[in-house]
Amino acid sequence: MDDELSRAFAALADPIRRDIVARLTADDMTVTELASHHDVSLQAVSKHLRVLETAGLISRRRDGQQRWAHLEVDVFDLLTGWIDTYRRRAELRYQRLDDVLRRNP
Amino acid sequence: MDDELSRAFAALADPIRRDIVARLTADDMTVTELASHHDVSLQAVSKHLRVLETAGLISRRRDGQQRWAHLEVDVFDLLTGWIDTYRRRAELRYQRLDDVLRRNP
DNA sequence: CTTGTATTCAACCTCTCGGTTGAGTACGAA
DNA sequence: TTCGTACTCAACCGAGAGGTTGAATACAAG
Repeated sequence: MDDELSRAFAALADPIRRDIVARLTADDMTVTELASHHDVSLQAVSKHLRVLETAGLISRRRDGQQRWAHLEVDVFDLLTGWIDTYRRRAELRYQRLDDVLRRNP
Repeated sequence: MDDELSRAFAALADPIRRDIVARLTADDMTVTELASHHDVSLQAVSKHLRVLETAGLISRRRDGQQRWAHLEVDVFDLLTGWIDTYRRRAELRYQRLDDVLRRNP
């Protein structure tokens, strides 16, 4: 697990991280604010944010004492791109199968 | 990590499993055939297939000594559904921001 | 019945993940 | 400068992931 695709999928495999991503669609948020919604320590949330940042799903900016997390939606395209590619191939396969059956009933 | 969404994301976080999924878009395949393309033991591939099955990404059928793996594309919808929901929310947020800026230039 | 082939089960190992606590850093306010 | 707040770093822990090897199971073919 070292490429960006693997990191992105792995990042979203955790429910807390998915919840963080969901909240960041509404607004940029600080670590403390994000941590207030979860029953884990602030340090744990800080770790989750680092994972999301490494996966390219968020960027971070410092403003005084606070560190604001900002959602980066581009990685979403990477994921849907991969999924759609193979979904399309699978559908194409069934299409061909249907053709064969139609030709040889 | 216990819900179906988490299992699906986690399953696709591994490069070998993504490659297996990719190959299964072309045709159903046996364990031995899938293992022949990877530099890990047959048992390791067998484990990967179990993970994919638990995640709902494949189904399996026995035919004689062979166990055929078959791709189930429905879980793809679960993933793209989640992603698109939040991508849309994020875009909506920028839309509103643009409106505000346009109104208060 | 025996042998070979396809696959899984079981035990084990190592590394990573997600969590904790405690200390350190960076900044704002008084 | 001192104090409180926001956050990260570091060390540790338990559980699980992903790999291995060796034995067991299931079936086909002689």
